[in-house]
Amino acid sequence: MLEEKTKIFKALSDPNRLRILKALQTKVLCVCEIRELLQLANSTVSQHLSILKEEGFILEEKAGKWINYSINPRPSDPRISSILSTLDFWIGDENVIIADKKIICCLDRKLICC
Amino acid sequence: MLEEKTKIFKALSDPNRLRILKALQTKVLCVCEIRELLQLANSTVSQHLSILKEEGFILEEKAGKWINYSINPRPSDPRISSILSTLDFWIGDENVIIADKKIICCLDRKLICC
DNA sequence: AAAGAGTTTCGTTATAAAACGAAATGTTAA
DNA sequence: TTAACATTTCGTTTTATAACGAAACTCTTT
Repeated sequence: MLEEKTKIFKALSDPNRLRILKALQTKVLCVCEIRELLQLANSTVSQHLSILKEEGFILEEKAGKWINYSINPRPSDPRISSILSTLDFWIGDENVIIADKKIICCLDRKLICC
Repeated sequence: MLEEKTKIFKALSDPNRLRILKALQTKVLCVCEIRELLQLANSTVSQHLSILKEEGFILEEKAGKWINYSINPRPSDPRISSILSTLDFWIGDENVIIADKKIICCLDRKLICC
């Protein structure tokens, strides 16, 4: 079904989901860190993460109170591997730097520090 | 702007637009041929074509009464070139055969002949 | 100049997606 | 076991997308 094939593109059509992928490529993050990074409601972030997980872009792992999300190192779909290994080609290479407990990121020419 | 970068994925998130790209890779087509192929209203096809053209996937050329659409052979955006040259990788390789004046195509396991 | 064919634009409707807050669920630590 | 925190689910609202038909536009032919 071609409808099924569009899902990968749908997952990549939202700027916040692209930001999440980018951020996760620098560091494993939990929902609350991503919430701070993107300034979105918890439930909204959760929804984006479930879409990315559903498609195989990311993995989740429980760590006590937190649930850590990370880039899937071995996606079964070669298209996902391809996108993940060439993400800068598709969406550019603006910095998303996450240092220590602080998250410093440059999104759309705006520096956000949380 | 990351919002801008999502446009290429948005353009590819619709199954009918993917069918159009696939069909155009086999043959130059006018709107009315694509309409028959996809069984959509003229205005709907026109809208899809304008999105694909806007993003640089396809070109249009007037030919008398008709407007022919074709795959852009030299897109300025390398991402477009990449998608176009590896389309089967992204969406599979079901046949879309266009012979003579008849269009015979196999979409989602259904043979359509117009 | 008028008729006819192909295409686009416009206005509308229906469906899908993104966002939020509140409530529910699960986990750790007092 | 309760309190506090992290996350998800649910219900709702807003916004975006896909589709259509009718009307407008363009080009060709008579």
